[in-house]
Amino acid sequence: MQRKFRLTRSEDFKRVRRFGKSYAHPLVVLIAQTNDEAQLRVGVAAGRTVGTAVKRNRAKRLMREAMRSLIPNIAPGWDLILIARPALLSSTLTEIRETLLTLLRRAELVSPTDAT
RNA sequence: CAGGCCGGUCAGGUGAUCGCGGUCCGCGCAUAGGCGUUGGAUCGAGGAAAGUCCGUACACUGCAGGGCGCGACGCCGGGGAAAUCCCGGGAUGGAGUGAUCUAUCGGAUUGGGCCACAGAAACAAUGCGCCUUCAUCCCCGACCCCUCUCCCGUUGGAGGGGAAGAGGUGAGGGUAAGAGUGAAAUGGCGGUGUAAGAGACCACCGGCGUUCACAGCAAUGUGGACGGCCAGGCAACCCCCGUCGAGUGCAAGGUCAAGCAGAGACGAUGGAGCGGCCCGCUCCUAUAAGUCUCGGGUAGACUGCAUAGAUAGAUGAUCACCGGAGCGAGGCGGCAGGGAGGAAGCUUGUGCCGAGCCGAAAGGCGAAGCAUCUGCGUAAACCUGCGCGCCUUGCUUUACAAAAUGCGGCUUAUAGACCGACCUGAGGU
RNA sequence: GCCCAUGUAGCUCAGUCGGUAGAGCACACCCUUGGUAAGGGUGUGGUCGUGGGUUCAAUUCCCACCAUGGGCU
Repeated sequence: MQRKFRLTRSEDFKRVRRFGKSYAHPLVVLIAQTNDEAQLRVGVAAGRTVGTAVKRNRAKRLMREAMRSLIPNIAPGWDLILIARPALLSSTLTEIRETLLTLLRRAELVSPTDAT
């Protein structure tokens, strides 16, 4: 996932988590909030409950890899945060991609007819 | 072969496709710096990157020098910038059959404190006991006498009296042998000695101090001589001695610097003076908007920062093949036992036969062969077993864990594999 | 990343110049009441976070590890 699609600044994280709307799932939690730019930005996070540093890094990599192929189908102008949950580590990449797609449809960021 | 122990090394591999971060080059847009690249090259996690327990570089702050206080360390030699570091050695213990592993390391008679319970007493001694002197007495007791009781006597029971004294009580003295308590009790054992005892004295042993010789760079070890007879434990309690140590930490610090606030200059205007008036000039007070300058400095950016070098934090995903480990199945081989009371082969004796040789003759010698006997003794088919090797195949499994200033250590976590030295056990030769 | 603090009964906490750990609430039983609550009494309940070490003896002293909480930012 290229760096221009990343959400990097700490203030942006605070803003999205404070005002955004969240969608929960056993594997990941999605938080979405509109921004002032015509760009989609995604941030990933894995808390201490996921595990050690190795497990947290792997969780974030899996979420970024799953998100990479979905980016072209998502409407621009949104800031998203993906938060990992412990069950994510025992899932395959395909399952995570399906989960993210489900969450994005619930948030109405991707049209239901788009199939990947 | 199995298990162990010590030292060292490694920490799955290859390929394809899709992707991530840095640097350099090219290109495009901008055009000093920057942004973007379906372009190319190259680099891109660990032995512990972890815990943050030590030390250090580096940075800022403080500091003439010294002292107090606080903290760390403490056998010897070497390495090292230093270290709660490493290597080797020493002493005293502990674990293991063993290879080997492991703990501790200045000072405790001469500063203070503590040693619960128990015990006379916890470092100081006479409560018990032992010995002895004096006084006193029947409270206790041996012994004697009397009375009552019982069944005649012996005996027994109760009461009273006497009593030398070795008994009781009291006072004084000597004594650390003894029991008992405890984690720990004044060195052990034997003898001499004594009223009873005692290193009071003696021999041996242990320990302490002084000293000599030898070995070793040293810690220390071995042996001898002399001395006084004996000194409890705790310094991971305070303390004493010696050595060393400023504080804070890269979120340190440095550079640039929006905004906001501050200071200064210019500044329309007001007042005063010069002047007849205007312009103009000078001075003073206050000051709106605005412009400019200044130092400090927040957000932020850059740097600090590295032949990985990020700043929501880069090494991944999918597929295929090949590996490693464990368990199971099959095949081939190897080894062991049976086969083997031993084929073959070699060998000893005897008999038969007998080429040939010697001799005048009688006769003698005699290779090979056959039969039988004695001894030595190898293999195969086949059967059985195997904690052995290789191959094929199925299932399972393939660790602990990821840099954020660098470096030297320590500690902790870790599937397994390989190399070398050694130990123990079992089997075979 | 750096710097601190705390782990003791089911819960909240005491206890330390080393000597076998307690309080309140809770729980069980008894008394009290016609019954309940309150009150009173008795009792149960502890590897003192884990593992080593010093010591005759460790919750306490020393070392390592684990967990939880907080501060700087």
